[in-house]
This record gives sequence, C-alpha cells and structure tokens, in this order.
Amino acid sequence: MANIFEISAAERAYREIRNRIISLELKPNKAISETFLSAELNMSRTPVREALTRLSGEGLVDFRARAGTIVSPIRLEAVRTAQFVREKLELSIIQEAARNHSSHALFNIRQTIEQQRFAISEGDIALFFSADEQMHRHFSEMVGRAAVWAHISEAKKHMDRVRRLSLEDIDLEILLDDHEKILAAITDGDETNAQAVMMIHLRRAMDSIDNLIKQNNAYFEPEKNDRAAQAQHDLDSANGS
Amino acid sequence: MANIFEISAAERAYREIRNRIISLELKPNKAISETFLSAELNMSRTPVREALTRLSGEGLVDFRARAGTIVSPIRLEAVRTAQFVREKLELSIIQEAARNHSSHALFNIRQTIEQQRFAISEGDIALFFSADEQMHRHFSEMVGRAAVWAHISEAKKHMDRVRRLSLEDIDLEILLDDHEKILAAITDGDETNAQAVMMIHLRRAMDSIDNLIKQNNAYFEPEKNDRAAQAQHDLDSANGS
DNA sequence: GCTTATATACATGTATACAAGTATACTGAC
DNA sequence: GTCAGTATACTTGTATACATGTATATAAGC
Repeated sequence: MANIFEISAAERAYREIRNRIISLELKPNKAISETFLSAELNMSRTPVREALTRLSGEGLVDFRARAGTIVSPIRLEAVRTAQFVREKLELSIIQEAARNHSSHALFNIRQTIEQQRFAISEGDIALFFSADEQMHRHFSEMVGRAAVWAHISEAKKHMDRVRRLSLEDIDLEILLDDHEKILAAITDGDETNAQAVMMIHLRRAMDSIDNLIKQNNAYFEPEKNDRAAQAQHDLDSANGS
Repeated sequence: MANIFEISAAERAYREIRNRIISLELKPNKAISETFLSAELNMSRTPVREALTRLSGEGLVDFRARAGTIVSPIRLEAVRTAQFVREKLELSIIQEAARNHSSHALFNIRQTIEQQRFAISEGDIALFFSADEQMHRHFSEMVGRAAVWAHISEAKKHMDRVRRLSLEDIDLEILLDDHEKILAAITDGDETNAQAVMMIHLRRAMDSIDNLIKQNNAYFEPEKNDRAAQAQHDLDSANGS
C-alpha cells in the first residue's frame, strides 16, 4: 500500500505557485514561464502546466496562447463580487450564530481572539491573520455550515491580494476590537448588532482600496468604462496623496 | 495573426466533458479513462488530462492515483452549500431589484417569461430552462451585479445534477407561476414579497430530493454520520414509495 | 468452497520530443 | 533617426514514451 500522504509533483506545484500568487511574491501581470517554474521547482513542465491549468480556472493566471503566461492582474470586478459574496454569506452565518450559539463554540472563538491579542503583542502579523481566519471559520462551523466557510474562503482569493497590499495601512487593534464586539453581540444573542458590527468589519478591508489602486496601478486590470465601474467610481471623491 | 476564435483541444475537451457530466450523460461514479476519452474526442491524452484537471478542481471528477478517474458522485454537502449560497445571494439581488428597477430591465424579464410560456406550450424543456437561466441572470444585471450571477451559476453546478434528476417530477407551470409573481412583486417595488416568493421558488428544486436520493442512490456519495447529516435527515419523515 | 499469493492488464503521473505561433532584436533601406 | 521586413529565440500546445502503482483475474493450497 502506498503512502497516501505522499503528494504528487503537480499538487506541490499547485500549492506552491498559488501561495506565491496570493502572497504577492509573484506580482500581478508578471510573466511566468513553465520552463522557468519547472526548473525552480525541480520537476518537468507537465506537473507545472497542470498546476497552471488549475490556477487558470480559478482566474489567478492568464494563458496567452503561445505567447506566455502571466499572473492575473487584480480585477476590480472580481474583488467587488468577492466582497459582495462574503458579506451576504457571512452576515447570514453570524445572524444564525447569534440566534443559536453554544457555549462550547463561544469558548473556541474566545481562544482565537486571545491568540490574536498575543499575535499583536508579538508583532506577528501572520499569526494574527491565521487566527483571524480560524475565528471566521468557527462562526460557520458553529451553525453547521463548515462548507460555507470553505466557499467563502475560496471566493476571497482575489480580495486577499488587495488585503495583502493594504497590510501596512491596517491597524490590527481595530480589527481585534471588532472581533470582541462581534463575539459580545453573539453571546448576547443580539443578531442585529452582530450583523451591523460584522458588516463594518468586513468593509474595512475595502476602505483604502482607492489609494491602493493609485499606488499599485500596475497590479490592477485597467477598468472598462461601463456603468458598474462608474458607480464604483462615484464612491471615490477627494483623495489626498 | 491567428484566429482568436480557434479554441484549443484542451478547451474543447473541457467543455465537452463538463457538459456530459452536468447533463448526466456521464453518470456520477462512472469510471472514465483518459485513454478512452482521448480516443473518443480524437486527441491525445494531454489535452484530455488538462480538462480533467480543471474539472477535478471544480469537484466534478475525482482522480484516484494510478487507479482510475471517476465522475464525482453527487455530494449532498456540496448541494446543500450551493443551495445556501444561491439563496442568500439571489435574495439579496431580488431585494435590490425590487427597490431599484428600471422599466427597460422589466421588459427584458417579461420577454423571457413569454419565452418560457412558449416553451411549455411546445413542450420544449431545454428552451424553458435556458429562458429561466436568462431571467435569473437579468435580475443580477438589473442591479449592476452581472458577475454575481456568474458566481451563482458556477456554484450551482452540483445542484444542477440534482435538478436534472428531478426533471420529470417538476411541473413547469408552477415555476412559471412563481416567475410571474416575482416579476409582479418587483414591479410593485414590494421587496418583502419578492424575497418570499423567490425563496419558495428556489427551494422547489430541493423538495423532492429525498425521493431522488432513494431512487438514484448509486449517484450519491454515502453520507457520513455527522451532526449536519443527522440534522438533514431529521427533515425526512414519512416517505411513501 | 474459501482464502491467499501471484501474474497480468490497465490507469495515472511524469518526462520529453516536437509543432507552431509570438515577440523581439536586428538588419537594411531611406 | 525612423520604419519595414526578417531572423531568431522563446513560449505554449500536443503527442508520445516510460515509470509506477492499482485492481482484477487466475492459480495454488487447504
């Protein structure tokens, strides 16, 4: 019997390349050649290509037939949609959680919040975000919707690159404070308040997006001048620096 | 300059195999070999494998390393999640549509409803569902969220196989009547009613799922005995035939 | 008949060869 | 210097060869 923990080269390539894209180690619009990656990952083109194919399906890389492959630029439309999806789903989850919470689940969430506090004191941003993700997942699990979190997490990938860009602008204390308020509202069974705070919380990531676009214009896909883009633009206004 | 309308063999394979899976022409759990498919599609294993890789990422085929590849069984957890996602997103869309509708959009929707009526009179089920999809897409486009419909449509794929199974049980007249009511509610700007009717409408597909499972048990993934499965099961009860 | 061991056919996983298009550097004309 | 045309290096797309593991049929032993 084979070792079922052994993963294929294709799987390794997929995870590795995906991580590099999400973490912005591979910059949007950057050309990536299969030959180069296969040398770097020490495998042939075939598994690399398999990884790129999957990533192309996810919209994280773009094939340009026989001309080259690039890391997909951040598409504002995709970001906007991911934000919409996340809001609607997670607000439903949190509402349900407020209505129907178990003390066991609340304890788990409290624990992740303590981890976040520790992470801030240590200045460990990676740990903070890891605990943050875990907390959001707990909300879904709490109401028997673990798979919905998996769906949200998947939808989030384009937003994640934006968030990564904004890492320096974000005050972790504020996020932690949001989390405390959400937990309190759930504990109180106050679904309206829980949703209100969660909404504010989820939108923080998008607060500085206009500045991010200006400062990292090369990473974004040029916007088409359609109605939606216009509506989005209307939200802009006076922007210093 | 090459013809940009020329699609690659891999793309052809992807669309073809995907269609066959969604339409149940390729049955869930059926073994599909790359060699066989490549012969059938008149191409080598490479593009077929590329297609299967993408489909695997979507959860529509399962690779079993060196043992074979099968069409993924219908996973109830995936169906349940798709239903949840669709409900939450589409209810938000329809609420917004009721608040903020244009007569131009309403006209388009009216047209698709007339198409559906025609389809019923002709007994053309395919046409009916095509017009149905178009109508739902119009709702999203109407509120500047075309991409959200794309997301829903993507999430729907597992549900679609269930719906296909239930084709015979569904009374198209009832669906058409739902649509009329939804359109009326939007036209009236009655967002509460629009949501209520839409909710009922979206849940119809799941009405007969217990019977479908019993009648097509071989197509479904065996359910684990976790809490969620139990909760789902609690909804079952007396079931004849 | 039943279990266990073994051989064999077959499937995927990976590497590599080759085909064919794209972008770019270069050359030459003006 | 500028532009057009061409050669060339490079990239992806596809086919195929080979390595390696799986499942099944067969045979042996009891």
